[in-house]
Amino acid sequence: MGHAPSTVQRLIDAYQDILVSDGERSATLEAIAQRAGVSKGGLTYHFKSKDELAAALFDRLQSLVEADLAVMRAEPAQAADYYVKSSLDVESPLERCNMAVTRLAQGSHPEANELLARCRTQWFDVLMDAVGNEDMVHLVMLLGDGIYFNASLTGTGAMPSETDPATIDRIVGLIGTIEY
Amino acid sequence: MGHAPSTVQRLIDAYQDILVSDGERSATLEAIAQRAGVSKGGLTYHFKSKDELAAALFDRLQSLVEADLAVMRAEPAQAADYYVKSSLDVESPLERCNMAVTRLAQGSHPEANELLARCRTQWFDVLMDAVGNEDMVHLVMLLGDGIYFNASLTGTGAMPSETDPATIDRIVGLIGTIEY
DNA sequence: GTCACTATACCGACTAGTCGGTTTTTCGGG
DNA sequence: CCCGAAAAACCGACTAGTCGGTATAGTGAC
Repeated sequence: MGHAPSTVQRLIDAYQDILVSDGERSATLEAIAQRAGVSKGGLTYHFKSKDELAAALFDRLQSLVEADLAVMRAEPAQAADYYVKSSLDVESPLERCNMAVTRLAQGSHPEANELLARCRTQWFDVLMDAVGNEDMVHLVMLLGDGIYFNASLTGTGAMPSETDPATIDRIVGLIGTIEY
Repeated sequence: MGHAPSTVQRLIDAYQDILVSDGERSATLEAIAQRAGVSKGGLTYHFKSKDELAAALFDRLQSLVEADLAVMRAEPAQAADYYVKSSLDVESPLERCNMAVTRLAQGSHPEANELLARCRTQWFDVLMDAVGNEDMVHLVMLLGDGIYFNASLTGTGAMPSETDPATIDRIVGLIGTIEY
Protein backbone atom coordinates (compact mmCIF):
# COMPACT_ATOMS: atom_id res chain seq x y z
CA MET A 1 0.00 0.00 0.00
CA GLY A 2 1.33 3.43 -0.96
CA HIS A 3 1.91 6.10 1.64
CA ALA A 4 -0.84 8.64 1.90
CA PRO A 5 0.62 11.72 0.22
CA SER A 6 2.51 13.99 2.59
CA THR A 7 1.30 17.49 3.29
CA VAL A 8 4.09 18.87 1.10
CA GLN A 9 2.94 16.71 -1.80
CA ARG A 10 -0.69 17.59 -1.18
CA LEU A 11 0.19 21.29 -1.29
CA ILE A 12 1.97 20.92 -4.61
CA ASP A 13 -0.97 18.86 -5.88
CA ALA A 14 -3.37 21.56 -4.78
CA TYR A 15 -1.36 24.32 -6.45
CA GLN A 16 -1.16 22.26 -9.63
CA ASP A 17 -4.86 21.43 -9.65
CA ILE A 18 -5.99 25.00 -9.13
CA LEU A 19 -3.61 26.27 -11.81
CA VAL A 20 -4.98 23.75 -14.30
CA SER A 21 -8.67 24.08 -13.56
CA ASP A 22 -9.04 27.72 -12.53
CA GLY A 23 -5.92 29.57 -13.73
CA GLU A 24 -3.17 31.51 -12.05
CA ARG A 25 -5.39 34.18 -10.57
CA SER A 26 -7.39 31.68 -8.56
CA ALA A 27 -4.28 30.06 -7.11
CA THR A 28 -4.16 32.17 -3.96
CA LEU A 29 -2.33 30.98 -0.87
CA GLU A 30 -5.57 30.46 0.99
CA ALA A 31 -7.22 28.57 -1.86
CA ILE A 32 -4.19 26.29 -2.15
CA ALA A 33 -4.06 25.65 1.58
CA GLN A 34 -7.76 24.94 1.74
CA ARG A 35 -7.67 22.44 -1.11
CA ALA A 36 -4.73 20.68 0.50
CA GLY A 37 -6.68 20.53 3.76
CA VAL A 38 -4.34 22.70 5.79
CA SER A 39 -4.45 26.21 7.13
CA LYS A 40 -2.65 29.11 5.54
CA GLY A 41 -0.14 28.92 8.35
CA GLY A 42 0.41 25.27 7.52
CA LEU A 43 1.24 26.22 3.94
CA THR A 44 3.71 28.90 4.88
CA TYR A 45 5.34 26.50 7.29
CA HIS A 46 6.43 24.33 4.35
CA PHE A 47 6.79 27.02 1.68
CA LYS A 48 8.02 30.42 2.68
CA SER A 49 6.70 32.02 -0.49
CA LYS A 50 4.71 31.33 -3.60
CA ASP A 51 7.94 31.20 -5.57
CA GLU A 52 9.06 28.25 -3.47
CA LEU A 53 5.83 26.50 -4.31
CA ALA A 54 6.44 27.20 -7.98
CA ALA A 55 10.01 25.91 -7.67
CA ALA A 56 8.67 22.67 -6.19
CA LEU A 57 6.28 22.38 -9.12
CA PHE A 58 9.18 22.88 -11.51
CA ASP A 59 11.18 20.16 -9.77
CA ARG A 60 8.25 17.82 -10.05
CA LEU A 61 7.93 18.47 -13.78
CA GLN A 62 11.61 17.81 -14.31
CA SER A 63 11.39 14.43 -12.56
CA LEU A 64 8.29 13.42 -14.49
CA VAL A 65 9.83 14.43 -17.82
CA GLU A 66 12.98 12.52 -16.93
CA ALA A 67 10.90 9.38 -16.41
CA ASP A 68 8.98 9.95 -19.63
CA LEU A 69 12.18 10.31 -21.61
CA ALA A 70 13.51 7.09 -20.10
CA VAL A 71 10.42 5.22 -21.34
CA MET A 72 10.89 6.61 -24.83
CA ARG A 73 14.58 5.79 -24.90
CA ALA A 74 13.86 2.22 -23.78
CA GLU A 75 11.59 1.56 -26.77
CA PRO A 76 12.66 3.76 -29.69
CA ALA A 77 10.41 1.97 -32.15
CA GLN A 78 7.29 3.05 -30.24
CA ALA A 79 8.62 6.44 -29.16
CA ALA A 80 6.70 8.58 -31.66
CA ASP A 81 3.52 6.61 -31.15
CA TYR A 82 3.89 6.87 -27.40
CA TYR A 83 4.57 10.60 -27.53
CA VAL A 84 1.45 11.43 -29.55
CA LYS A 85 -0.89 9.15 -27.65
CA SER A 86 0.30 10.16 -24.20
CA SER A 87 -0.57 13.76 -25.04
CA LEU A 88 -4.17 12.67 -24.81
CA ASP A 89 -3.97 11.43 -21.25
CA VAL A 90 -4.69 14.73 -19.54
CA GLU A 91 -5.19 12.96 -16.23
CA SER A 92 -1.64 11.64 -16.06
CA PRO A 93 0.68 13.26 -13.51
CA LEU A 94 3.02 14.42 -16.27
CA GLU A 95 0.37 16.09 -18.39
CA ARG A 96 -1.27 17.76 -15.42
CA CYS A 97 2.03 19.09 -14.15
CA ASN A 98 3.02 20.21 -17.63
CA MET A 99 -0.29 22.01 -17.96
CA ALA A 100 0.17 23.77 -14.63
CA VAL A 101 3.64 24.98 -15.57
CA THR A 102 2.30 26.09 -18.94
CA ARG A 103 -0.25 28.24 -17.14
CA LEU A 104 2.55 29.92 -15.25
CA ALA A 105 4.52 30.38 -18.46
CA GLN A 106 1.56 32.09 -20.08
CA GLY A 107 1.52 34.50 -17.19
CA SER A 108 5.03 35.27 -18.38
CA HIS A 109 6.92 33.54 -15.57
CA PRO A 110 10.46 33.44 -17.01
CA GLU A 111 11.58 30.32 -15.14
CA ALA A 112 8.54 28.38 -16.29
CA ASN A 113 9.28 29.38 -19.86
CA GLU A 114 12.88 28.25 -19.69
CA LEU A 115 11.92 24.95 -18.12
CA LEU A 116 9.35 24.21 -20.80
CA ALA A 117 11.86 25.10 -23.46
CA ARG A 118 14.40 22.69 -21.97
CA CYS A 119 11.83 19.90 -21.81
CA ARG A 120 10.83 20.41 -25.42
CA THR A 121 14.46 20.26 -26.50
CA GLN A 122 14.90 16.97 -24.65
CA TRP A 123 11.82 15.45 -26.22
CA PHE A 124 12.97 16.61 -29.61
CA ASP A 125 16.38 15.00 -29.17
CA VAL A 126 14.95 11.67 -28.07
CA LEU A 127 12.42 11.62 -30.91
CA MET A 128 15.17 12.58 -33.33
CA ASP A 129 17.20 9.57 -32.23
CA ALA A 130 14.17 7.33 -32.54
CA VAL A 131 12.71 8.58 -35.82
CA GLY A 132 15.69 9.93 -37.71
CA ASN A 133 13.86 12.43 -39.89
CA GLU A 134 13.66 16.01 -38.62
CA ASP A 135 10.46 16.96 -40.42
CA MET A 136 8.70 13.88 -39.13
CA VAL A 137 9.79 14.72 -35.60
CA HIS A 138 8.41 18.23 -35.97
CA LEU A 139 5.17 16.79 -37.32
CA VAL A 140 4.89 14.42 -34.38
CA MET A 141 5.64 17.09 -31.84
CA LEU A 142 3.24 19.58 -33.37
CA LEU A 143 0.54 16.95 -33.43
CA GLY A 144 1.21 16.18 -29.79
CA ASP A 145 1.01 19.87 -28.95
CA GLY A 146 -2.25 20.20 -30.84
CA ILE A 147 -3.80 17.29 -28.98
CA TYR A 148 -2.50 18.67 -25.73
CA PHE A 149 -3.78 22.18 -26.47
CA ASN A 150 -7.20 20.85 -27.36
CA ALA A 151 -7.32 18.70 -24.28
CA SER A 152 -6.29 21.60 -22.07
CA LEU A 153 -9.12 23.77 -23.38
CA THR A 154 -11.60 20.94 -23.17
CA GLY A 155 -10.53 20.40 -19.58
CA THR A 156 -11.33 23.94 -18.54
CA GLY A 157 -14.90 23.98 -19.70
CA ALA A 158 -17.32 23.38 -22.51
CA MET A 159 -15.16 22.43 -25.49
CA PRO A 160 -16.58 19.62 -27.58
CA SER A 161 -14.22 16.68 -27.36
CA GLU A 162 -13.24 16.52 -31.01
CA THR A 163 -10.27 14.35 -30.29
CA ASP A 164 -11.22 11.00 -28.87
CA PRO A 165 -8.67 8.18 -28.65
CA ALA A 166 -10.10 6.31 -31.64
CA THR A 167 -9.69 9.36 -33.87
CA ILE A 168 -6.13 9.83 -32.68
CA ASP A 169 -5.46 6.17 -33.46
CA ARG A 170 -6.61 6.62 -37.05
CA ILE A 171 -4.58 9.83 -37.42
CA VAL A 172 -1.47 8.09 -36.15
CA GLY A 173 -2.21 5.39 -38.71
CA LEU A 174 -2.42 7.99 -41.49
CA ILE A 175 0.92 9.43 -40.49
CA GLY A 176 2.43 5.97 -40.46
CA THR A 177 1.72 5.75 -44.20
CA ILE A 178 3.97 8.71 -44.98
CA GLU A 179 7.14 7.74 -46.84
CA TYR A 180 10.23 9.76 -46.09
CA MET B 1 -6.08 57.79 -45.47
CA GLY B 2 -7.31 55.41 -42.78
CA HIS B 3 -8.76 56.83 -39.63
CA ALA B 4 -6.43 56.85 -36.68
CA PRO B 5 -7.84 54.15 -34.41
CA SER B 6 -10.46 55.45 -32.01
CA THR B 7 -9.91 55.38 -28.28
CA VAL B 8 -12.30 52.47 -27.98
CA GLN B 9 -10.30 50.47 -30.51
CA ARG B 10 -7.02 51.45 -28.86
CA LEU B 11 -8.35 50.23 -25.52
CA ILE B 12 -9.32 46.86 -26.95
CA ASP B 13 -5.94 46.68 -28.67
CA ALA B 14 -4.20 47.44 -25.39
CA TYR B 15 -6.19 44.81 -23.50
CA GLN B 16 -5.44 42.26 -26.22
CA ASP B 17 -1.73 43.07 -26.33
CA ILE B 18 -1.24 42.87 -22.58
CA LEU B 19 -3.17 39.60 -22.37
CA VAL B 20 -0.99 38.07 -25.09
CA SER B 21 2.39 39.30 -23.94
CA ASP B 22 2.04 39.44 -20.14
CA GLY B 23 -1.00 37.34 -19.23
CA GLU B 24 -4.27 38.01 -17.50
CA ARG B 25 -2.78 39.14 -14.21
CA SER B 26 -0.91 42.00 -15.82
CA ALA B 27 -3.99 43.25 -17.63
CA THR B 28 -5.06 45.71 -14.93
CA LEU B 29 -7.31 48.64 -15.73
CA GLU B 30 -4.46 51.08 -15.23
CA ALA B 31 -2.02 49.12 -17.38
CA ILE B 32 -4.61 48.89 -20.16
CA ALA B 33 -5.43 52.57 -19.93
CA GLN B 34 -1.78 53.56 -19.92
CA ARG B 35 -0.96 51.49 -22.98
CA ALA B 36 -3.92 52.99 -24.80
CA GLY B 37 -2.71 56.46 -23.84
CA VAL B 38 -5.65 57.42 -21.62
CA SER B 39 -6.25 57.58 -17.90
CA LYS B 40 -8.14 55.02 -15.89
CA GLY B 41 -11.10 57.38 -15.88
CA GLY B 42 -10.93 57.52 -19.64
CA LEU B 43 -11.12 53.76 -19.80
CA THR B 44 -14.09 53.45 -17.48
CA TYR B 45 -15.91 56.08 -19.49
CA HIS B 46 -15.96 53.73 -22.49
CA PHE B 47 -16.16 50.44 -20.61
CA LYS B 48 -18.03 50.35 -17.35
CA SER B 49 -16.29 47.17 -16.27
CA LYS B 50 -13.62 44.71 -17.25
CA ASP B 51 -16.32 42.33 -18.41
CA GLU B 52 -17.45 44.90 -20.97
CA LEU B 53 -13.89 45.09 -22.25
CA ALA B 54 -13.83 41.31 -22.54
CA ALA B 55 -17.17 41.36 -24.36
CA ALA B 56 -15.71 43.81 -26.88
CA LEU B 57 -12.76 41.48 -27.37
CA PHE B 58 -15.14 38.60 -27.97
CA ASP B 59 -17.05 40.61 -30.57
CA ARG B 60 -13.80 41.40 -32.32
CA LEU B 61 -12.83 37.73 -32.47
CA GLN B 62 -16.19 36.79 -33.91
CA SER B 63 -15.83 39.32 -36.72
CA LEU B 64 -12.29 38.22 -37.52
CA VAL B 65 -13.26 34.55 -37.58
CA GLU B 66 -16.20 35.35 -39.81
CA ALA B 67 -13.83 36.97 -42.30
CA ASP B 68 -11.39 34.06 -42.09
CA LEU B 69 -14.14 31.57 -42.79
CA ALA B 70 -15.23 33.59 -45.80
CA VAL B 71 -11.72 33.37 -47.25
CA MET B 72 -11.66 29.60 -46.78
CA ARG B 73 -15.09 29.13 -48.27
CA ALA B 74 -14.09 31.19 -51.30
CA GLU B 75 -11.16 28.86 -52.15
CA PRO B 76 -11.94 25.37 -50.85
CA ALA B 77 -8.97 23.81 -52.66
CA GLN B 78 -6.53 25.89 -50.62
CA ALA B 79 -8.53 25.87 -47.41
CA ALA B 80 -6.49 23.27 -45.50
CA ASP B 81 -3.22 24.74 -46.66
CA TYR B 82 -4.39 28.20 -45.67
CA TYR B 83 -5.59 27.05 -42.26
CA VAL B 84 -2.29 25.44 -41.30
CA LYS B 85 -0.06 28.17 -42.61
CA SER B 86 -2.05 31.06 -41.19
CA SER B 87 -1.61 29.51 -37.72
CA LEU B 88 2.00 30.58 -38.01
CA ASP B 89 1.26 34.25 -38.51
CA VAL B 90 1.12 35.23 -34.86
CA GLU B 91 1.18 38.90 -35.79
CA SER B 92 -2.10 38.81 -37.67
CA PRO B 93 -5.10 40.47 -36.02
CA LEU B 94 -6.98 37.18 -35.95
CA GLU B 95 -4.22 35.16 -34.30
CA ARG B 96 -3.48 37.85 -31.74
CA CYS B 97 -7.14 38.20 -30.84
CA ASN B 98 -7.54 34.44 -30.69
CA MET B 99 -4.55 34.22 -28.39
CA ALA B 100 -5.92 36.91 -26.09
CA VAL B 101 -9.27 35.13 -25.79
CA THR B 102 -7.45 31.85 -25.19
CA ARG B 103 -5.65 33.46 -22.26
CA LEU B 104 -9.00 34.41 -20.78
CA ALA B 105 -10.32 30.90 -21.40
CA GLN B 106 -7.36 29.43 -19.54
CA GLY B 107 -8.25 31.65 -16.62
CA SER B 108 -11.57 29.77 -16.78
CA HIS B 109 -13.69 32.56 -18.24
CA PRO B 110 -16.80 30.58 -19.31
CA GLU B 111 -17.81 32.94 -22.09
CA ALA B 112 -14.35 32.79 -23.62
CA ASN B 113 -14.49 29.01 -23.58
CA GLU B 114 -17.85 28.88 -25.30
CA LEU B 115 -16.76 31.34 -27.95
CA LEU B 116 -13.63 29.37 -28.74
CA ALA B 117 -15.65 26.19 -28.95
CA ARG B 118 -18.05 27.81 -31.43
CA CYS B 119 -15.18 29.07 -33.56
CA ARG B 120 -13.58 25.63 -33.67
CA THR B 121 -16.83 24.07 -34.74
CA GLN B 122 -17.15 26.58 -37.59
CA TRP B 123 -13.60 25.96 -38.78
CA PHE B 124 -14.22 22.23 -38.61
CA ASP B 125 -17.35 22.50 -40.72
CA VAL B 126 -15.67 24.60 -43.39
CA LEU B 127 -12.65 22.29 -43.55
CA MET B 128 -14.96 19.30 -43.69
CA ASP B 129 -16.69 20.76 -46.74
CA ALA B 130 -13.34 21.51 -48.35
CA VAL B 131 -11.46 18.30 -47.56
CA GLY B 132 -14.17 15.68 -47.25
CA ASN B 133 -12.32 13.29 -44.95
CA GLU B 134 -12.96 13.65 -41.24
CA ASP B 135 -9.64 12.22 -40.05
CA MET B 136 -7.71 14.50 -42.39
CA VAL B 137 -9.63 17.51 -41.05
CA HIS B 138 -8.76 16.52 -37.49
CA LEU B 139 -5.13 16.11 -38.50
CA VAL B 140 -5.08 19.53 -40.12
CA MET B 141 -6.74 21.21 -37.17
CA LEU B 142 -4.51 19.51 -34.61
CA LEU B 143 -1.47 20.52 -36.61
CA GLY B 144 -2.71 24.09 -36.73
CA ASP B 145 -3.28 24.03 -32.98
CA GLY B 146 0.20 22.67 -32.39
CA ILE B 147 1.77 25.40 -34.47
CA TYR B 148 -0.35 27.95 -32.73
CA PHE B 149 0.48 26.61 -29.27
CA ASN B 150 4.17 26.63 -30.04
CA ALA B 151 4.00 30.13 -31.41
CA SER B 152 2.10 31.36 -28.37
CA LEU B 153 4.76 30.04 -26.01
CA THR B 154 7.56 31.34 -28.18
CA GLY B 155 5.90 34.71 -28.10
CA THR B 156 5.93 34.93 -24.33
CA GLY B 157 9.61 34.36 -23.84
CA ALA B 158 12.55 32.12 -24.47
CA MET B 159 11.13 29.23 -26.47
CA PRO B 160 13.36 28.11 -29.32
CA SER B 161 11.54 28.74 -32.57
CA GLU B 162 11.40 25.14 -33.73
CA THR B 163 8.74 25.90 -36.24
CA ASP B 164 9.92 28.22 -38.98
CA PRO B 165 7.86 28.69 -42.14
CA ALA B 166 10.15 26.51 -44.25
CA THR B 167 9.71 23.56 -41.88
CA ILE B 168 5.95 24.02 -41.92
CA ASP B 169 6.04 24.06 -45.71
CA ARG B 170 7.80 20.72 -45.79
CA ILE B 171 5.43 19.24 -43.22
CA VAL B 172 2.43 20.37 -45.24
CA GLY B 173 4.10 18.71 -48.21
CA LEU B 174 4.44 15.45 -46.27
CA ILE B 175 0.77 15.51 -45.35
CA GLY B 176 -0.11 16.15 -48.98
CA THR B 177 1.35 12.74 -49.82
CA ILE B 178 -1.13 10.91 -47.59
CA GLU B 179 -3.69 8.87 -49.54
CA TYR B 180 -7.13 8.59 -48.09
C1' DG C 1 11.35 19.47 23.86
C1' DT C 2 10.56 19.46 19.09
C1' DC C 3 7.83 18.73 15.01
C1' DA C 4 3.93 19.67 12.38
C1' DC C 5 0.76 21.94 12.33
C1' DT C 6 -4.08 25.26 13.67
C1' DA C 7 -6.20 29.64 14.24
C1' DT C 8 -6.17 34.28 14.04
C1' DA C 9 -4.63 38.83 13.57
C1' DC C 10 -2.30 42.03 11.09
C1' DC C 11 0.33 44.95 7.39
C1' DG C 12 1.47 46.94 2.93
C1' DA C 13 0.82 46.69 -1.84
C1' DC C 14 -2.29 46.43 -5.33
C1' DT C 15 -6.81 46.40 -7.95
C1' DA C 16 -11.73 47.16 -9.71
C1' DG C 17 -14.81 50.39 -9.77
C1' DT C 18 -16.87 55.23 -8.38
C1' DC C 19 -17.30 60.07 -8.61
C1' DG C 20 -16.77 65.08 -8.91
C1' DG C 21 -14.72 67.93 -11.81
C1' DT C 22 -12.21 69.52 -16.19
C1' DT C 23 -11.21 69.71 -21.06
C1' DT C 24 -12.51 69.05 -25.83
C1' DT C 25 -15.74 68.57 -29.50
C1' DT C 26 -19.99 69.39 -31.65
C1' DC C 27 -23.59 72.28 -33.34
C1' DG C 28 -27.36 75.69 -34.03
C1' DG C 29 -28.49 80.79 -34.03
C1' DG C 30 -27.07 85.43 -35.01
C1' DC D 1 -17.46 83.27 -39.14
C1' DC D 2 -18.26 83.48 -34.31
C1' DC D 3 -20.55 82.51 -29.88
C1' DG D 4 -22.22 79.88 -26.33
C1' DA D 5 -24.30 75.97 -24.54
C1' DA D 6 -24.75 71.17 -24.37
C1' DA D 7 -22.84 66.75 -25.00
C1' DA D 8 -18.96 63.75 -25.20
C1' DA D 9 -14.39 62.57 -23.72
C1' DC D 10 -11.34 62.44 -20.24
C1' DC D 11 -8.75 63.09 -15.60
C1' DG D 12 -7.21 61.59 -11.10
C1' DA D 13 -8.28 61.07 -6.32
C1' DC D 14 -10.82 58.08 -3.48
C1' DT D 15 -13.18 53.69 -1.63
C1' DA D 16 -13.65 49.03 -0.57
C1' DG D 17 -11.87 44.85 -0.95
C1' DT D 18 -8.13 41.18 -2.03
C1' DC D 19 -3.69 39.00 -1.77
C1' DG D 20 1.08 37.85 -0.34
C1' DG D 21 3.52 37.67 3.45
C1' DT D 22 4.59 38.06 8.60
C1' DA D 23 3.79 37.09 13.27
C1' DT D 24 2.38 34.72 17.21
C1' DA D 25 0.01 31.94 20.65
C1' DG D 26 -1.53 27.40 21.18
C1' DT D 27 -2.15 22.06 20.48
C1' DG D 28 -1.49 17.17 20.11
C1' DA D 29 1.86 13.40 18.88
C1' DC D 30 6.22 11.43 19.58
